[in-house]
Formats: sequence, C-alpha cells, structure tokens
Amino acid sequence: MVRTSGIPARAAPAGSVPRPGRCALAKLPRNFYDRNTVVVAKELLGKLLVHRVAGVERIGKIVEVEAYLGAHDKAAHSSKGLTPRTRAMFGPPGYAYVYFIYGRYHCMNVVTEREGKGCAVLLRALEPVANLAGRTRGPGLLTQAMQIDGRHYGHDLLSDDLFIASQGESPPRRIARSRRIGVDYAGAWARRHLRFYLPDNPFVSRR
DNA sequence: AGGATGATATCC
DNA sequence: GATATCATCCTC
Repeated sequence: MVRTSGIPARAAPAGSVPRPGRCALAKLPRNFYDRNTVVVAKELLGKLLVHRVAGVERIGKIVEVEAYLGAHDKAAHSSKGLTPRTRAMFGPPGYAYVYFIYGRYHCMNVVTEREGKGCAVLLRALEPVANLAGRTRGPGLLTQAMQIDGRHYGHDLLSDDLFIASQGESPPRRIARSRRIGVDYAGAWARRHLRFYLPDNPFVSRR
C-alpha cells in the first residue's frame, strides 16, 4: 500500500491543469548519490526523508546536513579505515550508514560517491512534514522521531520503506554554511565549512 | 559546565 | 581485559 495523504498538496489555482507528478514523491535514483559529496549535501536540502513503518508514512524535509569527505577527512569515521562499523560508509552510494553515539542516540548518513571512498552526508535536522512526533532538530532527535535505528545500518535508500524523495520543489533560495558540529578534535578539518543548512528555517539545530 | 550511557577503537 | 573517546542532548 502506498500512502501519500500526509504530503501537503500545493493549492493549484482554480481551473489550472495540474502538471503530472508535481506533488508526487519522486525517489532519488542511485546516480544522485554517486556524485561529489558537497554537491549531494547541498542538493539534499529541501528533499524529503521518508520512512514507512507499520503502515505509517513518516516524512521530514531535510534542512541541515554535514559532508564527510572520505578516509583523508580526519573528522570522518572512515578515517579510521575499513572496520565492521565503517563497512557501510565504504560501500556503494545510496545506502544508509547509521551509527550509535554517546550511549544514547543514532545518527543517519547517506553514503555518497563510489564504493571504497568512505564518503557520506550526515542528516542533522528535519522540518516535520507528516507523522513526526517529537523534535527533529539535531541528528539524534531526527532519527528518534523518524524511528530510524541500528536496524537500518546499510539499508538501501532505493527501497520502498526508507528513501529520500524530491517533490518537484524548486532549489533553496539560499544555503548557509559553517564548521561541522562536534568535530573539534579533527584539526584543520574541523575548520572547513562542510555543514550546510537553510538559514531561515526554524528547525536548524543551531544558529 | 558536567552527566547520562554504551559501542568502538586502541591500547596493554 | 582495561580505558579513552565519542559526527548528542539535557539539566544545572
């Protein structure tokens, strides 16, 4: 069963002919993820994260992300090399890399670029769109509200129950950038502006 | 500023 | 086996 009733339909002017597919969820294809990580990170802003679980479709708009650029990026988990934990991050693009952090929270990344590179984009905040209970500002709260956890480690984002979609939205008017959060140990890599967010959106985790 | 809370990496 | 660290969040 496909439920799309939770998506706010854009009001069409009376008498206009709606363009086909304008409000439909268009799942992002594999080749969306198989590109430069910074490009993917920026283009993920405004897209919809969709999780269908137990007959409920939970949807949030991505408003904040961070790019992790591979094994040479000292802030990236993949800089530790290929381990059981980082296996998914070194895998092919378009899969979820979910990790458990600080004994309490899960964080979700999408793997980017070619298999073996260890690149990913961390999803840091969502604007609630459908069926999201609780807060979604911050990577740990985001997964909690979306009911995403360790079971989704390595999950294919071209599956029908967990994926990212475009709804024909226009690109964000402005994108702000800053240092990544919580990676001060990473030396020069900590200072690079690899966090991207929608500057006017109230669901961004920090100002 | 500091605590909760547990997996992971990196030592011995 | 022990310990230090951690891509967080909350309370004080």
